[in-house]
Amino acid sequence: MPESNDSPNDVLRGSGLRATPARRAVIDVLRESRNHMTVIEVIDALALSGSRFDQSTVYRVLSDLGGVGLVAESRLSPGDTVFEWISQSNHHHIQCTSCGRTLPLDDELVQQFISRVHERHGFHVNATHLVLSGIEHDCPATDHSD
Amino acid sequence: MPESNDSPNDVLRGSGLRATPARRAVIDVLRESRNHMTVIEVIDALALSGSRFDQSTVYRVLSDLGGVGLVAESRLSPGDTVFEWISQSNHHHIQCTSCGRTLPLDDELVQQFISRVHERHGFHVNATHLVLSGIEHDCPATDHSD
DNA sequence: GTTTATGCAAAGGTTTTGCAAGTGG
DNA sequence: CCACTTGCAAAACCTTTGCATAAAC
Repeated sequence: MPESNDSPNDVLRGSGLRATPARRAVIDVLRESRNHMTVIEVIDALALSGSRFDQSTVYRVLSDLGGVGLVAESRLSPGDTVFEWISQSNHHHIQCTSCGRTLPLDDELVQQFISRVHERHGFHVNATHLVLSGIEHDCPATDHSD
Repeated sequence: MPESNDSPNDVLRGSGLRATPARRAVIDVLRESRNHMTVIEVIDALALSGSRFDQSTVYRVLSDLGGVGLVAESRLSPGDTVFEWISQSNHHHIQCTSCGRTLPLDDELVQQFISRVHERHGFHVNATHLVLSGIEHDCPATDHSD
């Protein structure tokens, strides 16, 4: 597993991928943003840091990084695919359907759940990056009066 | 909540929707398949039962049924949106990434997990239809030798 | 009869692909 | 050098939409 202080080059080589500018830049962007990002957001962030790559390149890079397990991909709604750098923890999120905010979800709860599913069903849930939706109890955008 | 022996007409009227052939047929198809289905699968199933409706109609019908809470919608991967008839229970599934099989997931485990997330995060996960992926312990398509 | 649903065709948006040129090891 | 990556443009893909016709209430 790549450490957070590994250089993009090391991370890439460690995964058997060629170290190219596009991949280095995407890795930097994803690591800086400690959150998941859409392709558009990645491209914008790249632009802010002075790099420009074609959309197709960004898609390919994200797919490559996902293929070697460096990046997690989630589909929230159609056309709203998000990517996130996989670090040691906090891969799981809850997204509020009312305000759209995304919050980290306690890893331990998820692991506990996965264990139980395995005990009960003999099934190992592959949850490196889970996104659950729901409503925050104190969501500012809702009059949670139920 | 619609009972499993309610006629499609009753179900529709009970939800304030007009009873039309397309809606009746889609309801029948979803109820017969006790699983979630893609739009393509719904259309194919309709064809098998002798009905043909336009794609746009099927999309609209599924959207309508979803709008009144009769059908649940999940995005697994891009262009792989699945729909499922909401009955009393068993809305949750685990899908094996190796063989593609979808198995029911114990509702109670999910409810337990949701409770814990709520306790911990003050967040009510809206999981009417959860689909988790992973690997079956005894998956026929895998040499589960890990 | 009025409102709503359907089919058709075409648009919309996101993601993928083919190929030539450029770059990494 | 050879294999892989990138940019560009176009295709493919799923989903939505506009409108005239048809059906439901």
